Amino acid sequence: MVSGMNAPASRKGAATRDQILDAAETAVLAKGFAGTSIDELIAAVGITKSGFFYHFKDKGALAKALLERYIAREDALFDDLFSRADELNEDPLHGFLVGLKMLSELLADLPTGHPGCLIAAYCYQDRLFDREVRALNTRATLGWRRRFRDRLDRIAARYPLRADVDLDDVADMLLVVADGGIILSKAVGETSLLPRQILLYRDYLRHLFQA
Amino acid sequence: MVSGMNAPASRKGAATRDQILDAAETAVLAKGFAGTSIDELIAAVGITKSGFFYHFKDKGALAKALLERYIAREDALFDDLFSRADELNEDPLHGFLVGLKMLSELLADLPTGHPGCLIAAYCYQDRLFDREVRALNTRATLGWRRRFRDRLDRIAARYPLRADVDLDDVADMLLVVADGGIILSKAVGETSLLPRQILLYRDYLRHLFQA
DNA sequence: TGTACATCAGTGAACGCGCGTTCACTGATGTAC
DNA sequence: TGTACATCAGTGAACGCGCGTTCACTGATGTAC
Repeated sequence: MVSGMNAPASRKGAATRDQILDAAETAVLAKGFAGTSIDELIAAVGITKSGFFYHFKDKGALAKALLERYIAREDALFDDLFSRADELNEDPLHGFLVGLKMLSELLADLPTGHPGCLIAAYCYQDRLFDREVRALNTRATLGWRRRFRDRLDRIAARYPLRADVDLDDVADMLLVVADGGIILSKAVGETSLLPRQILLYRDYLRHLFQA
Repeated sequence: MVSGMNAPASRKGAATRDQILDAAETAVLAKGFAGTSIDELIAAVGITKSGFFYHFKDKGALAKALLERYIAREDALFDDLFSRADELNEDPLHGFLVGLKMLSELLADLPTGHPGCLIAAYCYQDRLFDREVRALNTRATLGWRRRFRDRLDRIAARYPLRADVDLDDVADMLLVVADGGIILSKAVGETSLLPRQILLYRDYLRHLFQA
């Protein structure tokens, strides 16, 4: 056992494991973690209960794996989206604005709306999880703050800030608007609400740095 | 049985009922609805399980009562806050800005941070509830949109809008920022994050209507 | 190329506990006459 | 003012089902010699 070796088993089992995680993510976002039973997951995947426990030592291990995969995917999405936007634009402000536009369009293209943010779901049931999972949640969120804060710093080096605001707060606001937008989209049943909120944030950002 | 008669029993039972709801609200916001057991609620209140079922015909009735009480309280809070702000200011823009400042300060004064929004919690486990509860959630959210939209209309009658934005979206954005701010506050463990986000929204609003 | 062994990816049956719910009953308080 | 009855606010015991977890076992694939 190589220390730090955390990757899933290499062969066919990895596909089954991912199917379990797929079923779990959908279920957890719709019914909460405690409301999601192992029975329903194995029924969806088509294995037995012992098969589940081959992949995860207990339900807590599922919770952790689920969050890890979600964070990695979200990181990859942001990497991809904003690096593509940067290629099109060497000005940091325009690059960010283009990235936000692309994000909004990407969200608008989801036919049934955004399925939900696991970070948010976990925050609203965090007493169900151990320190490790909660720490993962915090670390990921702070990582995203830093990611956007760095962009804002690069913008602020070229453009004057037109209001007395903290750039960490402005960085946080993108996640705030995304998470809040997901909730309101679900609450009123309008899938277009979330992408439009992202565009409002984009408009505010333009105002903050331009005349 | 008077039709439409939905009020809690009038005497001592009402206090017990409220204690159950208090315990339930705290637990549901920390562990989700499925993760909250009737056993833990009755232990917190100090009654037997049959006592619980005297007040609620089943767990679903608890979910509904919980949400109804939450919505009524939130409505009352908004009524109180913004009518006080209006009294201090006859200009609709300044009245709204003062109300937002008061809201931010009220949130900043919560020693352990905002306990969480039941609407958001329910959205993230809505398959646990029946149509009725989901409809309640939608109706309340649309009511708040209309409430703030009306204010924005009154402001827009006096001040020019400085960007091409939909006022329903701007109204939604307050709830979006509040719900998202609650989540990020929880995720990073900074109670001051939420009130600061409200002030960012306030800043954006000022920008939208003023030079 | 064949054989021995190890690992992978599960199966099948059983477990006990906690969960939501039901039912018959009860003491205290309120109301009608 | 006293009595009969109704309602309020519960108690106590039992229920069955579903839940997460364990354990001994297994066939298929991979690796060493």
